[in-house]
Amino acid sequence: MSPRPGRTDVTKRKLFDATLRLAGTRGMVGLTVDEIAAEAGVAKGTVYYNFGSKDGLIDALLRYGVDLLAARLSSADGDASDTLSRLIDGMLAFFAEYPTFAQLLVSELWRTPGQWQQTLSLLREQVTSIIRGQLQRLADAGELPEGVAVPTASAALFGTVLVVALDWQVFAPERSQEEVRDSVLTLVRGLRGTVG
Amino acid sequence: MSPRPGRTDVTKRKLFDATLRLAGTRGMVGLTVDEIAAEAGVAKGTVYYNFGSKDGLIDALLRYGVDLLAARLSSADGDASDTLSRLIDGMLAFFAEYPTFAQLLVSELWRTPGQWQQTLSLLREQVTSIIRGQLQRLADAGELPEGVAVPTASAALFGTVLVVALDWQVFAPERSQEEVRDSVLTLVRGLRGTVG
DNA sequence: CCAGTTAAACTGACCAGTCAGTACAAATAA
DNA sequence: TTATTTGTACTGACTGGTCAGTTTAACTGG
Repeated sequence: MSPRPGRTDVTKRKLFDATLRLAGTRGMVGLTVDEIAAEAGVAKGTVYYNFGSKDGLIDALLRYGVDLLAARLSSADGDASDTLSRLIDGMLAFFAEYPTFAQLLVSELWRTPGQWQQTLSLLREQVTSIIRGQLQRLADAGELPEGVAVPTASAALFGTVLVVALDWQVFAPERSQEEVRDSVLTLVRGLRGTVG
Repeated sequence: MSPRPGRTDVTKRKLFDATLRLAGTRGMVGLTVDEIAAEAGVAKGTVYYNFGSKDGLIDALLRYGVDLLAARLSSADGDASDTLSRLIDGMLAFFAEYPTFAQLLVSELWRTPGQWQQTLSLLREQVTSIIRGQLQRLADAGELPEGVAVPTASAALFGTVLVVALDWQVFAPERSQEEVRDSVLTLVRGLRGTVG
């Protein structure tokens, strides 16, 4: 699709990073293009040359971030017995590495019609379908109790880990990732059909 | 202090309602005072007369909403065995009744320093402390398995129900409250130390 | 050459906040 | 009872600033 990598990829990456660096405190609305460009060490016009608009930039950023997350989750394969643990760890690690992306997701994902709603619905589907696949493997292995609807559980698990990760960063940053992961595991222990 | 009740309470209520009516689609930032005033059938100046600033209005709205939620949760008393069910039902019912308030919470609560962060921290504490109290009753009754940290579980439960409620409204509005409640119960079944 | 980038000035819409003035009810005076 | 004052609530035109997006002319590295 793209014959020459070109310099634009580097520039785009710089803009993504800069935007994530800034979006945490101020949110996506109320974040100026001038600011983003300055933070990225790039001229304002470059933003418009590469993305066409502020919306275009954010749209591309969301896709970029979700691709990263999806890559992590897909590689959570392995023994069925600790699939859940790997899945949660993968999400937590990602959200710990890109905290502002988690904030971005949570603050935009459930906005009815909102401007990036269409993109976000696609991205939500992309992520939950991976989780669904992993959970289905558990179900096939008989590791899930009766009556657990896999699609519902997937969406709930995604949302739960998302907010728990944010709560961790914002209100209890001193806790370790292991502690947090174990807390989530405890909470969803019912899924595994065992009581530890 | 105030000999006459005055009209302001009615006006404030009108502004709260109008804001909630609008905040769902556009979020809090990127929502204009002119719009809110128009929706409430009130002049722009009235907003400033009553709340001093846009921030003041939102601040007051958040407190108003959380008071309503807290009232619901506090009344979730009763038999220890279905405390969890009542708690979840109460939250779901509230979020179903004030869907935009849930969106407001989720999109603002985890913004680092953000403008209403201080208010929101207080409100989060107010709500989770109630949940904490209810869960503690369960723990005292020996209904929680060993190793469950009540404060952590409370925060996680709150976040989980919040996102599940939003997911329900945005992505699966055809499901009934009972279905959703049962899904959450299944998910957190581990907390009760029983498997069905 | 030329795709990508830069710096700077500019436009036009939009919007938070202001302020002089209106409406009206209760308190007080005549 | 009627007239006058006072305080509270509200109004909406206006201001000053901000910001997305545009335009242009010049620069740079491959």
